[in-house]
Amino acid sequence: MRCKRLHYSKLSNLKAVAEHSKVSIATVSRVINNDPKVSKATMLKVQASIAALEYKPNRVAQRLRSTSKKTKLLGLVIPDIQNPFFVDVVRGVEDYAYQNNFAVMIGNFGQDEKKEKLYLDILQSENIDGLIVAPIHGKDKGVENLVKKNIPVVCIDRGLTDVDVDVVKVNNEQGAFSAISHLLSIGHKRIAFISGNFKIPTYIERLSGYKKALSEYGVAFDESLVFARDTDYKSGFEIANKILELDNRPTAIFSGNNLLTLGALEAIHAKSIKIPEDISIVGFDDMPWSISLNPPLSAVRQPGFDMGRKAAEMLYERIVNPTREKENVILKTELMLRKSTAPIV
Amino acid sequence: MRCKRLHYSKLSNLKAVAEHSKVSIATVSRVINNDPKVSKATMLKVQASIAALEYKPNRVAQRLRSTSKKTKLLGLVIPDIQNPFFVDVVRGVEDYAYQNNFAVMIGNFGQDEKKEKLYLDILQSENIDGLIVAPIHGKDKGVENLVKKNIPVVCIDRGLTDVDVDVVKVNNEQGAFSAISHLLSIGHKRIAFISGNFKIPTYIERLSGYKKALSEYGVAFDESLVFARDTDYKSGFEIANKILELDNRPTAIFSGNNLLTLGALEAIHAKSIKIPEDISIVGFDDMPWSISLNPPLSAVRQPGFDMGRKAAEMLYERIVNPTREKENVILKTELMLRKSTAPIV
DNA sequence: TCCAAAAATGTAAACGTTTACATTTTTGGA
DNA sequence: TCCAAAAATGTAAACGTTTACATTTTTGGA
Repeated sequence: MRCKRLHYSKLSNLKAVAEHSKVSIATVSRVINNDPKVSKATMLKVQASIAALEYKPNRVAQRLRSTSKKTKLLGLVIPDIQNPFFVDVVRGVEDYAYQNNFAVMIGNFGQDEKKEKLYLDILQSENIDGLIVAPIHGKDKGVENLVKKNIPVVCIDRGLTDVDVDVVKVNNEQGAFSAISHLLSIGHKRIAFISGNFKIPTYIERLSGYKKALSEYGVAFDESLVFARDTDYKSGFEIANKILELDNRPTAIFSGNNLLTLGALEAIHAKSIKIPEDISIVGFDDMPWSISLNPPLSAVRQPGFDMGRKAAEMLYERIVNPTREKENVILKTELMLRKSTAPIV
Repeated sequence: MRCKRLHYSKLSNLKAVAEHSKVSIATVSRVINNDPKVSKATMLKVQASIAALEYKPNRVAQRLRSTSKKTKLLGLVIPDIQNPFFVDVVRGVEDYAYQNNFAVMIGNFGQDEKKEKLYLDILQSENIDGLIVAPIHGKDKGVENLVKKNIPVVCIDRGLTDVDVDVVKVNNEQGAFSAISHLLSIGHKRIAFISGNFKIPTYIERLSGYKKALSEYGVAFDESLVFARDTDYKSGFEIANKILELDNRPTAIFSGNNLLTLGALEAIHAKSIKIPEDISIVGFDDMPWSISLNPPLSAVRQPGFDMGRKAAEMLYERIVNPTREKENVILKTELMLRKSTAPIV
């Protein structure tokens, strides 16, 4: 501890630089902020001192003091960093943000509501300029509060039911509809749905697309074919195992996200069940390596990168103009047909 | 802008709570910090005000003011969030950190040295309690400086050459050696190595293991079989394409990381070349879905989660005791033999 | 009931910046 | 050379906390 204090007290600050270059701290501050009022000679002198003392402005103090947005920092709070879809989103956000001189700090709440609140609190009190978040559910009070406080927020992947907020998402109903329609069109009637938790709006919408396709094809909805638990690899694995042991085994599986798909694939392979001969599978979310899976996976592609980029752009617009109308951007999905589905004969 | 100001000025602070409950700000501060000196009655009164005003302490101010470590925040700076290995590391770090009431803010520098510096700067001036980082190369000045300033730092995946620092990594030489030895033992002689950039110490070590195995088996090292570029999917794809078009095509590929492997797989599949009949492949880094790849992938497994956990633990120890000896933890790899390698006949 | 000690509360300075306003220095026309 | 205006610099307060020290209130034994 003593060591620490010793160190921190040595960390150079405005005052040290001011003394070193024999000017006031105000002048040093001006140099740091490129204030045109400071004379060239002084500027050079101060810059030399800054270099000599290896001075770096304390961003904490800057943020506490200043109202201006010079210390550009975005927060990004995501439900599951293991999910490649959210990784794509992160990349998209970073792509736009970095181009506009924002840094992005990421908090991963791992589907844990308490963690989500924690990161929301931290980022808020860090005085970030804005936040991109996938709310844990539609009535997420934490995110609601931020919106109500007029902190710039953009929701991604899912919106909020009780509050008007910027959202970038995908047409989930349409995406699920296209996948299920495809399966139905090639003769499947018993299609299991491995879903995430229905607290998450995304999965409600995907279920609705699933039902809509069934009814369009005149197939009765069978509740016992819908399985909802967590959204991770393990759930996919376990639920798939359960499905595969069903008496009247479904001929096809529709899995609700990347991780569920990957888990289901492992379960199927472990039992040496053949895809697509013995069972067909379509996943929500495509992956760069879908083509390298066994067999190449048919999937509903979400443009994760674009969603992230768009969200960052909208956040930027809101930061610049906090009163502009809330926007609701709904991107399209694309059904990537590969080798994991086959007709029923 | 005006809207923003309006809002912030309304954000409740210590003073507002103090006025509301008719005590001094010091007392409110004590309540927040669970100071046992405050009387029960006052405590309840103040807590009621806090609830009524929805007051949340401003962490920026807290961090600026306090020397104590009550506001626990760790930084985690990683080279590539797309790489599932680093995702595992993140999860391990979060696992330990969260158990110990630390939050983790992640910065992803995407192999870009400037971005890495930016995140290092931000996190440092955020007064984080400690930092876990995979330095971009062995002479990373940014990380060196933090270490020299006695800011608690733990390096992951790679160390620093010029400075004594806590490190958690894997025995890369051994890992590569085991993979190449296996390939040699089943008759392969022309083994291509798709590596990452040799500025990254990890890849130098992996190359060294590659060479060592060759020499042990009396096979001459052929420099033209070593390809080093970036560490992403695209590089893997492009380099694999080049390899597959070589006149005297190698019989096996050793790919240096997850993403390179996945990219190479796509290239191989796109050309309809059969694994392992036509070409064998072993990747560095295992993935949860390796078994679901076509064919199930043989890989050198790194314990990413454990590395992250261990790093967080070491960081914690260093925060608590800044003068303790620097530690160098080297974890073992494990060769997971599946179906992507076959003997030469 | 009184009063010393303990408990509770308050005051004010400090963390490292930015910035409104005040003061000093420089500039350049007469 | 002088002096008003412009340019450069400085002073001091403020951001929202924590905390050392001072002050006030409560407690309980005689």
